[in-house]
Amino acid sequence: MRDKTEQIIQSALQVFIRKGFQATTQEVANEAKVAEVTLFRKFGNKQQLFITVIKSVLEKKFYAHLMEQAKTHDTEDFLRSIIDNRLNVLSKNRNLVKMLIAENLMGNLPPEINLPDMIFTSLTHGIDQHAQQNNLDIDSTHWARQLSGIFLSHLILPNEKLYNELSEGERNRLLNKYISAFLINE
Amino acid sequence: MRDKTEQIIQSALQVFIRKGFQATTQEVANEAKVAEVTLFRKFGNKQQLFITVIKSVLEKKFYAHLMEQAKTHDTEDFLRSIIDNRLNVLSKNRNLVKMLIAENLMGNLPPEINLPDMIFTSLTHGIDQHAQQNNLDIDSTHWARQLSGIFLSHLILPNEKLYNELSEGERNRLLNKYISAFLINE
Amino acid sequence: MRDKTEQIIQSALQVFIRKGFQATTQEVANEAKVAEVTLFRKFGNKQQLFITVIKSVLEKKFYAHLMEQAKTHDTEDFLRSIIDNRLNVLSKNRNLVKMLIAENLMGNLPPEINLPDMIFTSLTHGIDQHAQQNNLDIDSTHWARQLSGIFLSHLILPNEKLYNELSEGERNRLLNKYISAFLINE
Amino acid sequence: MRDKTEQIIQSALQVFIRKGFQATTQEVANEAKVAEVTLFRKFGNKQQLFITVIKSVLEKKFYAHLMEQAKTHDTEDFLRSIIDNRLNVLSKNRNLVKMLIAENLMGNLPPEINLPDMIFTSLTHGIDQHAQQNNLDIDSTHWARQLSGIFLSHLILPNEKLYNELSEGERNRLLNKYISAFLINE
DNA sequence: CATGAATGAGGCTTCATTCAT
DNA sequence: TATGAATGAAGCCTCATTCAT
Repeated sequence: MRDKTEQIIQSALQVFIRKGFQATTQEVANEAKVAEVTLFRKFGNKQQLFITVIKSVLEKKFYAHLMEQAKTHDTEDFLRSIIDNRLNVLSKNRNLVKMLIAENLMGNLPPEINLPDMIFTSLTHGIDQHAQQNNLDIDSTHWARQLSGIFLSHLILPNEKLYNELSEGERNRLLNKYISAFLINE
Repeated sequence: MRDKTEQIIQSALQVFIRKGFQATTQEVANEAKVAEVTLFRKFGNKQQLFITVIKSVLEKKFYAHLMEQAKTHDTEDFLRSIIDNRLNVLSKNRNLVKMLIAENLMGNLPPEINLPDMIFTSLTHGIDQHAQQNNLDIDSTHWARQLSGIFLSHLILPNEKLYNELSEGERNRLLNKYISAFLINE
Repeated sequence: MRDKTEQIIQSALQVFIRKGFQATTQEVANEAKVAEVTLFRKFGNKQQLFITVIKSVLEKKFYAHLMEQAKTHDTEDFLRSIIDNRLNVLSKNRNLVKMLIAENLMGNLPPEINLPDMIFTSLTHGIDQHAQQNNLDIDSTHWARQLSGIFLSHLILPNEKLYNELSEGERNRLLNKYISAFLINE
Repeated sequence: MRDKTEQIIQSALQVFIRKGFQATTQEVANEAKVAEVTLFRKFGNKQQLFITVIKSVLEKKFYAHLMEQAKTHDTEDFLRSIIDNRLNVLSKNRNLVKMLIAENLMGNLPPEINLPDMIFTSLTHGIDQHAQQNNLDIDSTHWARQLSGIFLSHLILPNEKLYNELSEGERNRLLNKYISAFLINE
């Protein structure tokens, strides 16, 4: 049954988000209401299960819409849109992202699911594309690092409010602060 | 013997840096060339050992010099000095810090060794102090987040070179970029 | 397989009878010719295993026939039958009972397998029932204590012969002595 | 220091009463405020310590006055005095006695501190002596068993009140019941 | 005499995984 | 396809005891 496989993936995701790769196959099996051994029949071993689950969710949640904003002509709008969008996505998937960064930091993940790298690389590409399309000379690497820094600080530092819980006013004020640091520089 | 205790702490530190809290007491014992049981006699349990080891290293490596720079009168110098100093310390203790951030992200650490919080808080205090002493109106929280973001990006993103491996020229160019984002804003 | 579970229970019983709750899970596993871990899969932990095993044997060996004798009309016959029956059962399960009393004395048992209490309570009930059915005024608590005392003395004091090894003549003489203490009193 | 040895014995007694022979040397050392190793220097090993401690307390609490009552001429008084005295001593040393019986039941004690045997034997001797002095024909073994049964039932069965907490009236009523069972028999 | 330091042996328990159906 | 049963390996921790001072 495709059904059962999908159900395992969903349940496993929840468990992995909560506990990372350390989560036990038993916990996953319980959450999925499936015999432990079924996981092994379907995914070979825990690592494969983990990778499958994470890849599947990364595709669904992160790859989509990645480069849409690059087309915007105004750089301020481009930045605003990219920061807002990424902070939204990240804060909505906060626990997943935290877990993935943690596992990455501990070197437990294969390169194919290196989230920080993915974020950084896709930012660099987006910025490059924007620069090219608008004939701008931008230090895309530095911008990407700065943006990533912003995103990471939202994920890792203590927060009063998550980004997606801010009012529109607060959100705009915050975005303005972030954006100005990029624009005046140039 | 203080000697053997110290030796355990040093060895445990190396093991914990490599493997995080997951490291086994056996690994620690092997590295320290000590019977496993000795760890328990001396530290009670694995968690206590971990906390003791981490606290000790945090005190030695991070608390020192924390507020020195606040006294600087020129804000640019203040920022330069604080960024340079923190990036240096962090990149020299890269693996330790990565591990601590990872464990923190997974919620495995007690508040007493919450490194991201410590970094953020001490930055905020330092900036506040600088602002007060020089009669400046600074959004210290925002600055602290921006600075933390810079530090985190250096720790987490893929790097060509570590900060402490940069030439003086590269280092200065980098610092200038970072600093300008703060100054022009105000 | 119900088979293996039953086999574990039987082996565990033998080991627990010999060593009490102190018996190690390893000993049980060896006796049952099963991997140690199997015990935990099946019973959760040592305590649960112990309780399960003991409950099962108590049900099989002690609860049966408990109140049969109460129906007897003649009080002497009632006493004779109850003493004979209980001494038989107890002396046949001597080591089990001794172990349970020992663990109970040390406060190591949950109330559900408190053997002394069970014996005393069921005696009291049986006597009450006999008294009621035959319209007698009996101090059932005192009788139950006296009977329990007899049983305990057989279990705990040094014995030349176990009750179940006595000849019929010896057994009758003994029973007569015990019974007369109850009857003449009233 | 005799002092420290005595202090260890006293503390060890408390711990052993609470936990039996299972009590750890660490617990004993803590209670005695002495280094664990001191126990071994003084007593060789845990078993020796245990035996020493128990022998010492048995001498102090049980051997004294054992045969005093045998001299009484009236058998009823003799029984009353012996039952009252033993129940008093036993209920005052309830936990110690329970522990000793428990360890005895589990076969953990050397014959020299077999408490049930000691009680039974001394009762038999006392009764024999009383019979001899008063020219009576008593089945001393049976009496001793009956008496022991009474004592054991007080130690092991659930109790509303300990013997030493009974009012004088209650105590007398109880003693009368017990005694009559012996006298009318003959 | 007393102790701080250290340990080998062993206990309970959990984990990912295989076997047999 | 799915699972109930079983397990080897390993983890944390405790125990009685010895060593060296």
